[in-house]
Amino acid sequence: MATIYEVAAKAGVSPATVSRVFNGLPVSAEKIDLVRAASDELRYSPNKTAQRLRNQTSEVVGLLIPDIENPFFTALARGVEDVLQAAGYSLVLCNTDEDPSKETHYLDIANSENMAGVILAPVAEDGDIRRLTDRGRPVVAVDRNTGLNIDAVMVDNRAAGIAAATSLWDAGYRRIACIAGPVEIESTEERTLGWRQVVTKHGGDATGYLQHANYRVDGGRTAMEALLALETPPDAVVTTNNLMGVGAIQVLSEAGIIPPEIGVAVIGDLPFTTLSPRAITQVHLPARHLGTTAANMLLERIAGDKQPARTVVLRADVTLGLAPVAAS
Amino acid sequence: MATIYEVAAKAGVSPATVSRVFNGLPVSAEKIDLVRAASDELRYSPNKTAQRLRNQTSEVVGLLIPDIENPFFTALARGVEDVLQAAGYSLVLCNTDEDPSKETHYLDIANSENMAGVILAPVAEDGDIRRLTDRGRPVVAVDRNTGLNIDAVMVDNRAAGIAAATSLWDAGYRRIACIAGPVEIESTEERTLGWRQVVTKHGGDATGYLQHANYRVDGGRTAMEALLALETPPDAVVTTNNLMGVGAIQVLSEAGIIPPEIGVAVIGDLPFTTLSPRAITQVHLPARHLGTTAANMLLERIAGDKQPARTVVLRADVTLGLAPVAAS
DNA sequence: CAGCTTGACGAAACCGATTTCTTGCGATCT
DNA sequence: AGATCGCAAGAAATCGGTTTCGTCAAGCTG
Repeated sequence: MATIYEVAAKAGVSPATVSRVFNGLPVSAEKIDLVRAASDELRYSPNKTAQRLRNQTSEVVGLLIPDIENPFFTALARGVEDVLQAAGYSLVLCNTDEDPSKETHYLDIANSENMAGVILAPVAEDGDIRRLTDRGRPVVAVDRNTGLNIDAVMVDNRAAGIAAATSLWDAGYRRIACIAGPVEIESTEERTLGWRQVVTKHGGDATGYLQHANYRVDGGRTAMEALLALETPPDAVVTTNNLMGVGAIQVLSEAGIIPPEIGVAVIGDLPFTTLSPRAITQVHLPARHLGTTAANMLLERIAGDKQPARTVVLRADVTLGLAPVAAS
Repeated sequence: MATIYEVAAKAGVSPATVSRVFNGLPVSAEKIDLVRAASDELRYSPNKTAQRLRNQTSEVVGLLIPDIENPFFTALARGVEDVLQAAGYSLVLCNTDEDPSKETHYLDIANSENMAGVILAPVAEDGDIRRLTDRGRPVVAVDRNTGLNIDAVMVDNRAAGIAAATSLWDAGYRRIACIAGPVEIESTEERTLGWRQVVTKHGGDATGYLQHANYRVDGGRTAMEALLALETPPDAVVTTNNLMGVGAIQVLSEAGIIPPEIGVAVIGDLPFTTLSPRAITQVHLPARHLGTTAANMLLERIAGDKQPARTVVLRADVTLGLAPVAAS
């Protein structure tokens, strides 16, 4: 890799002039040509690390997501990437694996790597986000809230929970269970509250029908198995994310129970949808849109926008299960 | 962020000594304590950018994959990540979107960011990989080959194609079609050759039953629709990747054709498997293992291993569709 | 005890860019 | 014509680490 000094030597100018040429600062046409010729010949491109050290910033944005194998988060990542790429930024994707220590680790990296900003779906309550914001680095929370006063893009989780449970109630199901994620995650709690609200409003009984599980397929499986083993099993179930929904449906289909024999409503998009039984309600979460919105907000902040922190709430969008059948 | 100079001043030593403490070079116990105390108090952590500029390397590895929304690649990414994380490296994930220009862009970044190495599933033939290897940066190809003489971790794609087609032939299907990916991608071509080899060996006719499509769900849909529209539609189909398999199955199920009425063999794992019909053959690709193997090879190279380039070939592993039924 | 080795540690160079400061030259003003 | 202004462009400082080099004192040898 050629350096700016080699280019300067070959062009017969000072490094400062080369730098000015590359940054569009005023230089005589004659020297511009010399520099252009020399740098082309040497295939020079500025060393980003040196630029970053000098400028104290870089055109790199970090995205921290809790599960890279969850299509919800990869769709979100796509949204982020599309916006950033168009704006000339690079995205580095970090998988926190729902592990607060990994989250801290990657936030440290974002910090010492002088990333321009960070978008994260937080695992820990406040994490070490402060380290970044204290240095003036913008951080946008996405999908999950933080305790801090920073920009956030969320889904109306309560409404999503309500929609899921309501669709089942309206279809005639009366013993509606809920498979929820880890209690620490606020989004799943809100969805659970939505479910509970619907059930109790109608005088139903929620106790005993709430299962907490990890947010992955195996969590959904375990929880569904537990529900089926109850004395009076539920006649319907809401899962608060997509992967647990997959797990639940797997268990049901293995047990030979096919919706609408049991009601199923999933908050989130079932991956690769039409592979699944039709009679399932999906509360579609705007994953990609979440990503594009967050990325745009981050870019505004990077550009110097100083307005107070905003929280944007996107609404989910329900697809009713086809042919729901009344159950007692 | 505190700098090494501030720590040095507070501890009453020189910056060099602080650096030595942090790098485990010999320093008297007394000064070590002073430095430790000072750096704890200032919450000092070394600036990675400065380290990188000075050391001309970083503990960051780039992983370039063509489609972040394909579970095959995210599983591969998990494998890479697990190994790297354990070795103290950070992973940055870049989505090339099957676009050679994006690939070039990210390779440039890897270069000017002084990444320790790169693992990539190449899109372009040789890309600009040379820029990295010329500087002594190790590059490992994964899943797809390059024209270059570098380490590679591949799947035995020919065998996978043969296994997929054979399972259908053995189940009694005789008009076996193939939905293949873009011709430029070597892995899909090899799989296609495997399919063709089986069909022609048995005196079958492959012409007219080969569809090329993009490597995503919609490609699989389009190709399957085209096959169904033929005068004599096939009675079975092989898809050379997972997502096209999903697309094909979607079209079939929408048309009311459920395997084993038609034979289906997918090379790759159907995501979230048990949501799909049972009578489908899957040729399981060792995605995660591909990732761990590639990461380990890369780490060896980073550590200075100079042996000639190796190519590791992993075998796929077949799950026959349940209850295949003979068709004419 | 002189002479030599050894080891801790500070001063300064270095990585490769950007930016401030300074210089020098030609054009404009009075 | 002499003073002033403007502008291109070089010298040098800077970002924050690491590493070489040199110094100096303590320990060892003969």
